[in-house]
Amino acid sequence: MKRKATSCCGTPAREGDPITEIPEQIQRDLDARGGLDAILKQIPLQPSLERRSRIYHALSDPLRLSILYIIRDQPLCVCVINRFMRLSGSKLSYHLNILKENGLIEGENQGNWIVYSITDRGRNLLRCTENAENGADTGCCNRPE
Amino acid sequence: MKRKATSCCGTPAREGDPITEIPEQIQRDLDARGGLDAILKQIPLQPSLERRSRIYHALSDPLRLSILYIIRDQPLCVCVINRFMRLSGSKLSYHLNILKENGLIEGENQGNWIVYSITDRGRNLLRCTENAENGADTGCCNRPE
DNA sequence: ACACCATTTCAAATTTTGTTGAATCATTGT
DNA sequence: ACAATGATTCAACAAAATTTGAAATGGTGT
Repeated sequence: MKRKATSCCGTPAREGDPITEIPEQIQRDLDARGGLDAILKQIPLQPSLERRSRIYHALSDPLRLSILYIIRDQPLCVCVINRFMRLSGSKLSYHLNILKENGLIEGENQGNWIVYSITDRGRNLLRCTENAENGADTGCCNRPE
Repeated sequence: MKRKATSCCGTPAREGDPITEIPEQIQRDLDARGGLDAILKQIPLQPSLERRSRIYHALSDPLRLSILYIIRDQPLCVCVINRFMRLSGSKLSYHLNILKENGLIEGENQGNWIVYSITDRGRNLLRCTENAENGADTGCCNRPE
């Protein structure tokens, strides 16, 4: 390799700069696909990335995942949920709120209680990702029962 | 309602305690499904919850989601990834490592470079959850092209 | 051996999240 | 109106994740 123009990684290269010194295979693949621009088009826009990462964040806690499973099959009031979770009221409330803010559960007032149920989004995410950790596609495509 | 036995939420009720004072609808649903025990069985075990929440956490950052999309269609070396991301080396490395630790990407040394590619798990999770935020099931079930 | 480059590693500083306990709100029954 | 109960809110505080910049690692070519 003779060309020695811009450093690939050292200098703050700008979008559109010529690519220098990368593995040949990569260079070929890249060219075949239409270069950097083609890849750029595959990246979702920032607002979408942020919305989605917030949803993932809501799922990124064992307590919150538990709650989703607890109300997966039937709505339950907070006090029944807490028969499984056994958390302080404020702690449970904190986590319920994160799930609610991200549209994974919703709460309905019923007299003295608040009854939480899982949303379609919540249910789908649980189901879709249930087996994804195996790398396999199994389960992802089962229709709701 | 006359029974006034144990407080449902105030005192630290233990699993198996009689349930007092919950909405009638809930009580009926619960009974119909086999009570608390039936729900308990639906909750995954702690190690599984922890493993999954770690994976969700890896997905819970816009930068990391971007990276996944960038290498979704072809493996790329770090310096090309960074033509899109434009992060400090150590920062990019930090995020790549989180994705790698959770089995969403893997890196292969090629001479001077490290070429990262998305794993099956990574690809499936991206695809499965692509439309889940809508609450709809669309897209979840498309087979890999 | 040396210089160079791509990338990672480390420790300190910063930011974001999660926890705790007291206080508050809302609804029900008296 | 009052007391009791289910649940949330708030303001510290603690813990975890992220960012930063300097230094280290490892491969390549001279």
